[in-house]
Amino acid sequence: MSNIYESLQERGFVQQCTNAEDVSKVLSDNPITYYVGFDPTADSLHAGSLVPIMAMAHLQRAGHKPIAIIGGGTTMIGDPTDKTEMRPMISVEQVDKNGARILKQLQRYLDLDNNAGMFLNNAEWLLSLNYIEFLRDIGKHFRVNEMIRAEGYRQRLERELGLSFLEFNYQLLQAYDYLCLFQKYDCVLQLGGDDQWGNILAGVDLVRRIEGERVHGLTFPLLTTAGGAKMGKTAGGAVWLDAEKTSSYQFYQYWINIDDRDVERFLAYFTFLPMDEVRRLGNLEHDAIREAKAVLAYQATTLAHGQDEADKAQETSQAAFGGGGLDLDAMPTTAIPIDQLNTGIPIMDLFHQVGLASSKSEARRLIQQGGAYINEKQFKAIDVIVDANMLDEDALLLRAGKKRYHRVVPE
RNA sequence: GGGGGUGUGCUUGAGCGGUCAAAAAGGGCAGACUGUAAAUCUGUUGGCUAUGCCUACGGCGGUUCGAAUCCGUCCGCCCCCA
Repeated sequence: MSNIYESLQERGFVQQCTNAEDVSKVLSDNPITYYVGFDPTADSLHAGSLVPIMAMAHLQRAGHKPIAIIGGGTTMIGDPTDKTEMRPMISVEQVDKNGARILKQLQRYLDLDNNAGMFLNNAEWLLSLNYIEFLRDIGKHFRVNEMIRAEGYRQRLERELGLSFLEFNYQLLQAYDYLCLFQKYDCVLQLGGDDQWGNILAGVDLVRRIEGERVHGLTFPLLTTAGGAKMGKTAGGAVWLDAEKTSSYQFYQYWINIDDRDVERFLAYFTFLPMDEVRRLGNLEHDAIREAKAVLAYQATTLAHGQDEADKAQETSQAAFGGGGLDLDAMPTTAIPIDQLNTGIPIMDLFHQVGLASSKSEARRLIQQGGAYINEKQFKAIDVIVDANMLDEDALLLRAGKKRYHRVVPE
């Protein structure tokens, strides 16, 4: 087996690491248990979370045992790290609900059946903590002057937003997580985004102070696209892993539409293709690079939604943009009562109603600027009334701009 | 506890009591170009029953013919002193 640490490094997963040699050795000697924390404030993970997920998957394939934890306890505080504002606090019930959905998503990438891997909620051990005991046993190991040197806290201290005592404790709790996982499950490696570096180190220190054992930490680079945007964000919002929030077709399209400059990096992060292949695809130029994007999109979609969905998304995409006509089935569709169509609907209302424009004013703008199409025919007049006569094969195909389609069927 | 600041549209950030739906930049959207990419150029960017009306400049109240702009008060945040 080739060295998994080097492999992670080659694929770009390693940003910082407590000690490269140690970590590399630990990972190649014996199977170990490692963990990553996920934020349960939303009911789905998004494309940005794929970096840790893929790293975990690589490690699991190499024989190590993952623990995914959600911060049910810590979320109730709000993480100040690298945020210009506090994360919202949410209720226990909400965390449980979100956690269940997140688990499902993780299971597409990881085996978390308690044998090969685990899924835990840190509320399990955090909620029952006794304040005095915690201060005495854990708090005494932390130096405030060290803590406030941490970048995340420092920013908050220097800027206008301030930092509540509550948030200031976040680092202790996360360090305590690591300690618990070490004690209970022999977990000796924590991974996380680079913004978590300080918190990870705090945990490493805490385990050393209390248990006298050396555990390890590793961070991933915080991905931004070549255009400078946050990974996994589009104009329409985040690219979610939940198919109900981001359809597999939209998911596929996200990867197709990435910047040329991101292709190689993303193939390394978000597929399991061997690096030779990744580099070959990354070196394609001009038109050919679309082939590489198609591979990326197909692979990433297969991982997130399964092969069937990936096949469908691919077909739809090729049909829509390859010139062969559109795959109507995969398109977002709105049903409109037939008598409403017989009466006729003002074009602005129609575009607004199906969600291609967020307000009627926006629909008006879209139309006036020539971005509105019905059945591939451009409409620039805002006073057009759309009625049943315009149905083409019993449907209307609306298009806003170049890429956003919506189908309307009578019912 | 005392003193001084500050709070503006998706974001940053200008704003004289009327000509402010509010400069500017970023972001978004549309058009041209193109490879479903990038860069560039152009237009546009609160809502609506639309040459007008409504809602907006931290909350509430007041002064005024008229307030984002003045006053009071409350809330949040920052700085200095204690």
